[in-house]
Amino acid sequence: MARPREFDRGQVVDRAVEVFWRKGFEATSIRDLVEATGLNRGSLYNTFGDKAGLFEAALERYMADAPPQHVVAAADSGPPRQVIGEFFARLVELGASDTERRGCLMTNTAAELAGRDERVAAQVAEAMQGLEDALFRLIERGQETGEIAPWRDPRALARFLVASAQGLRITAKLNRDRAALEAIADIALSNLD
Amino acid sequence: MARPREFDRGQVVDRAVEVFWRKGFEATSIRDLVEATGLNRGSLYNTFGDKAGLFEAALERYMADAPPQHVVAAADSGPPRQVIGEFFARLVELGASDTERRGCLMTNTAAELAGRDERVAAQVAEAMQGLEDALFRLIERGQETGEIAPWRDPRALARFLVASAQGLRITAKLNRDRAALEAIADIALSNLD
DNA sequence: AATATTCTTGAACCATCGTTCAAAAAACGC
DNA sequence: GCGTTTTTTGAACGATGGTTCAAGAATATT
Repeated sequence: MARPREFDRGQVVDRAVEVFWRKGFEATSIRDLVEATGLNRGSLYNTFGDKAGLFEAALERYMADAPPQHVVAAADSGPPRQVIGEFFARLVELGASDTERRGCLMTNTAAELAGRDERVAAQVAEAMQGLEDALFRLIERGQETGEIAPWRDPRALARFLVASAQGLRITAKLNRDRAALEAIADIALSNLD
Repeated sequence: MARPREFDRGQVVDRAVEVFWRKGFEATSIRDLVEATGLNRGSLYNTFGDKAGLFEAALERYMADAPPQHVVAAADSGPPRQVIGEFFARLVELGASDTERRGCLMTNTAAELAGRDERVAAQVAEAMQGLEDALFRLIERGQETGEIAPWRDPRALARFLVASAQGLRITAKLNRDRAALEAIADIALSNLD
């Protein structure tokens, strides 16, 4: 019926994630994306519409595998305190080993585009809300079993942890010292006790 | 001896801060800066060298008046607990009233440029270090007088508060709800007790 | 084998990017 | 008022921005 496409869409989006993650949206040019993906300009536009469309796909792809995803997946089944602890341990690890100082694409995007692109802002906000809700359920469950201190408002605590996660990611862009990041994570987590 | 310049450098930098704060570095064009400052392109380049030079000046100007500055100023004299509390109250207020979702220019810059511009990264890192050091001294003093819980490592606590401040600013870009921001600030501050 | 459909290709589009420069204009010392 | 010095001005620079499009290539159906 028609000529088949010669590339794998998933692979192309993965390559685009790499570039956007390293350079941000505005600093990434179509030329960068053409070089990174191996696709011709026309094919890129044919597939994703425009630069913003490819960015949305890349952001979606990034978020599908980012650390918060594990928290969301374990929200109703995993051991609350452990899931949350491992989440922060992962953030520390990512920050400490991030030699390119890419940080987190979600956090970077919130900083760069939330004020000027409502679509993208909503996309990131939704993911953050998902993380918050997952943490909320974990905290509620943890409070029932006594793993987590019962005197805090679980919603407030969940919001605090989301903010702490973002703070940790931003901090890591300026200072990759593992001990410093661990100290921050430890204090954030201590509010569960 | 020579023709006098017709503009006030400080005013020009103030206008540049406005633009960079709203749009970020990459999304701001020389044309934007020319329109905002009223200066001719040539005069801009004559005065600041290039776009990066003007940005550095703008960032410096922004940081000189930003909330951390008050913390630094009160590091050795102000009432520790109150100074820290007012710092976070100010961040909540700024976030809740930030209808344009500009966020914090320092935090935005860390996210956008820390990975690609070492000069700017160092500029922001130095300011953050200054805030951390000021918080450190406030915590030490607070621990001596009993205002602040003595069992925490003051350096770790200072780092945690810096990260919390950044997390609060990023969070506010996605959700301006005052109660939510206050809840986050309250939990962060509760680690002083 | 012809046709319809889709993908690939690469040139080309205009706009804008950041930057430069030569000439005009404005002050001062002489 | 002449010469020196610096700023202002506006045009111009080449490069690159994101985007479009017509033509060729590759498949499945007929």
